[in-house]
Amino acid sequence: MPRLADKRRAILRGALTVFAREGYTRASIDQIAREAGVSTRTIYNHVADKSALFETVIQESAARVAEAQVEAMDRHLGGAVPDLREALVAFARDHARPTDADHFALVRQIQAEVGHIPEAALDSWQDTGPRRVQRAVEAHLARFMAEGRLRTADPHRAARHLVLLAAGEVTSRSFHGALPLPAKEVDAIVEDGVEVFLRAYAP
Amino acid sequence: MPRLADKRRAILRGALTVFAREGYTRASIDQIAREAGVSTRTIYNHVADKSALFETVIQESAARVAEAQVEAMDRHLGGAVPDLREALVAFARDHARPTDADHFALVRQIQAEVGHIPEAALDSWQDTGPRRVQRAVEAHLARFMAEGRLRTADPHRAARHLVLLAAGEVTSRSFHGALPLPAKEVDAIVEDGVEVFLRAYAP
DNA sequence: GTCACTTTGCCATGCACGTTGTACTTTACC
DNA sequence: GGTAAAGTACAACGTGCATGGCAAAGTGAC
Repeated sequence: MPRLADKRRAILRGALTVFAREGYTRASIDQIAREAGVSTRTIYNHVADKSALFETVIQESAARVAEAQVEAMDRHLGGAVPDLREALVAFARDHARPTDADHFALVRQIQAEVGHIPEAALDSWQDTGPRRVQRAVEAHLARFMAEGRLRTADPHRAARHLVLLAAGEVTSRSFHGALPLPAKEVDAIVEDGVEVFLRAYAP
Repeated sequence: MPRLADKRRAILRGALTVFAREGYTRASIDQIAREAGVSTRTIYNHVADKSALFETVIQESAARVAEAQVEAMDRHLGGAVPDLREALVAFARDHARPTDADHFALVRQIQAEVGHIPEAALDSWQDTGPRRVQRAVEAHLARFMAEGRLRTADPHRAARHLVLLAAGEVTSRSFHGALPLPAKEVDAIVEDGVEVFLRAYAP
């Protein structure tokens, strides 16, 4: 097995955890090395410096999570959808209940660091992560509109509204999942959000 | 004039700016002192340490901004409201267009720091800031419901939905105002948000 | 088993920062 | 104008951190 790739994975996983928990500035290379089970010197054999490590981590984490989210979304909203409300609720529940706590903690760190991340890196992160997911939601809603199951409207705006209504309250109240809400409450929020979405976007 | 109170104000203002821009960890006392036009020693004559300074700053900033937001809200939604849609749009526009950039940058930093802020401080911040504003929106919507201008529903949930629809997209796309959106776009987002809210909550 | 490549441990350097003590200066008030 | 409170300049201490060098040890491929 290539040692190199193994170490790389370990480093990125460790860095994700530590950056997510501590934030960019507080996170130290020593801490990351410990978390990854690797020497600090090895980290510097793989990446140029701390900021390059951060950019790599956010990029790969965004790609991985966006992939999973789009896949779940296709499962819930793709193919035959007998009950639209039920499908939207299922999608929204998955979306509001982030499985990958580290990733979403990292998102908070990114949002706080906006002013210190190079524009290109930020843009590329948005493109592989949040915007990718947004485009996927949009495509599904456009299809529902074309099929006459939702009223015709700007699918871009509608996708934003759906995600905000379904996941926005959970995100803001739980600080992106840092202080988790009871499952019962999440379900209620999601159902009410979809309810409102459907009232507004019913054909 | 009491020098003491003057210096205190200068320190808190400078600390707000620096904490907002740099985040808690990266912000240094030297930087804050420079920004405030004060010696570092004076800072330590006013607060015990850096973390106490941070807690004081977030608390006072939350109080000040919440006060202004509630006041603007009362202006738009209180008293006689001939045109509900127009009033909601006016309110939402004020709400989505944060005047105090420092404060909202600080909010991002707080969200990233959740895991490092003592629970009591975080709770108290939420109570004087976001929850206070939420309760005020709620009260206005409850009144509209009682008057039959909105359908009867949980005002708490409705208030969340209104704020999310009106300001959520602006907040998330502009990173709480860090990368400002063109005014034209903000207006369009706000109008669409209110439109959806009214479709869902019309009597 | 040898070899090229990685990894590791350890040391070193230089810097930035939080925090404190001290001795001097400013300032509001009598 | 004198006095007590508050502010400032400056130096100092200890610590933690990013980063680099180097030689020794490990490891997969032949």
